[in-house]
Amino acid sequence: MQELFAPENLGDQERARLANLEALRAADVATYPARVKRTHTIAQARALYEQGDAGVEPVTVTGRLKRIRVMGKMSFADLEDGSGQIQLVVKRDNLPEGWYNNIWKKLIDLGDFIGATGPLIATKTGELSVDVVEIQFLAKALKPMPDKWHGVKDAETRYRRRYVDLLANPPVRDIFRTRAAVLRALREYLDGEGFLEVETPILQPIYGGAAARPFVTHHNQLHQDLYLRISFELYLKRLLVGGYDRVYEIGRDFRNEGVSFKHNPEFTQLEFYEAYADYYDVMRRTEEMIAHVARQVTGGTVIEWQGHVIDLTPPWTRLPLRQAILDATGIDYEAYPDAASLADAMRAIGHEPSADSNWGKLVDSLMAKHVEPNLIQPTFLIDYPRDVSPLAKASDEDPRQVERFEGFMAGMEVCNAFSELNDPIDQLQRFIDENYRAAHGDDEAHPVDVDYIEALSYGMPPAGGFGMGVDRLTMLFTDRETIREVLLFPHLRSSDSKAEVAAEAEVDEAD
RNA sequence: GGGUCCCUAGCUCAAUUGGCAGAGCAGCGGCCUUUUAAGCCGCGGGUUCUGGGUUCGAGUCCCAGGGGGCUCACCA
Repeated sequence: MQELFAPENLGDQERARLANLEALRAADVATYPARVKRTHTIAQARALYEQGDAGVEPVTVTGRLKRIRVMGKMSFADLEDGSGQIQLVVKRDNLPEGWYNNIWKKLIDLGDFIGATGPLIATKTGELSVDVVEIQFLAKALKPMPDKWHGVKDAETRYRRRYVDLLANPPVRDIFRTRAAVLRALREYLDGEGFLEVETPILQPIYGGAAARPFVTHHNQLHQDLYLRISFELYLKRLLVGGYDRVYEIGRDFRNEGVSFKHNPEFTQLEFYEAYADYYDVMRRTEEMIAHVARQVTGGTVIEWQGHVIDLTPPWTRLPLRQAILDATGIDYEAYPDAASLADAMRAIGHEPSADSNWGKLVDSLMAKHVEPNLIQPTFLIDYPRDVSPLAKASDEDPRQVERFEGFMAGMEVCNAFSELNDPIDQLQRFIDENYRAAHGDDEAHPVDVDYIEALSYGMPPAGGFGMGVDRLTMLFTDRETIREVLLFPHLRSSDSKAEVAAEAEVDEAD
């Protein structure tokens, strides 16, 4: 590792930058000073000029040097900080003796962080500029910057080294500002409705609340295997038992499954639970909450996504799942009450269902293939089969169905909610059914959570519960078609298998 | 995991039928005191993802591996 900066391991441009750094040090110029004497952010300097207060006294602005145009005895340069960009005018005769020719023109590199001091002026073409009289180095950049015009396009570089993406492709920074605005608006809405934000364990002895395979980890001192949570559900409902009427959590879920344009192994989830509400109440709240987010983030409730105009204005379409699948495929799944007959019906329309699929999975695959991709406008699919919903309360009218809905938009499932099952005896039976599935090869089936049953036994008020993928919602508001674009550091495979092997060897030695 | 496409200079991209690996930006040297991707002259820069193979000759063809994109499967 010490050889990382050895000349033989550097490219020519990196060697040149390192030589410039050494020359600056030899000239006693500080290259990584601890303090900065900034007087104005670039935005503040611009505001100052617009107020007509420019020229009175010099300002010191700081930032990364993005472009340099040397015209001879004067230069123009563009400096960027987090608030914006400003042009620097650098004249030989305004800098200390020797600085222009020996330091500015020789030792400064694109990408360096510098401070520039001088009065604010407008150039002949009217561009607001700092008329520089003094320059200080703040941090030398030892790597060459990406193309100033094209930026960096390679997806792998963009995701693996997101900092390069962010510094070279300014619009990418807006994605994560929007993401923060989405999160802020969600909290704002829920806080305003009297929900309490809570935090529950990520390391769980028994995972649950969703049909997914977990990541497993281990606590050394306790000699205990633990699971990274696949949902917050069972803990949040314990809080309803405890007496909070409205709770929510925003945090990370982990699911040990494949990656795709809408799946990352860890993703951000919002869940809320509301006592004395049912799934229709939750539907209304969902529309209201997402419309609120839309107004906060975009100023309205109609957005554009990948060429589609999507109208988020409540109310949204409500469509029974059974009807949606019937319309799309001609299959009424209630007419095929077991996996074998449903699979036959699916084969008749060209499906090749895998042999180990249970009935619920078959219904879901019909929905995922024929219904979901066409739900561009916000739509609630409602009333799901009991078999695929072990935590949802059965419908009073039809015990084969549960009071559940999923919200779709942009061809993606965005949220999932139901009237929560609060009958401990029924819940235990559902767990036992799930356990049977697990024993018969369904590795996503729910484990039995006896402690949760015990919690329900103390009495949980009737409640509506809700879960939403915040990343997918962010895709919608940032007009992105893959989840990787809205995650700062999406999961990628290790790029260097040799490095990985070396790291494993070190861990082995440490044990 | 399957299919498929891609990986060439720091970045963005070329390279005809298998025949001397190139351009723009960036870098280096020079000119230039009002530019906006500044301009002009000159120069250097490559493990063509890795390892094998075929061939007189491989960026190009074949095999294996790595990584990425898309897609299918998986994913309530």
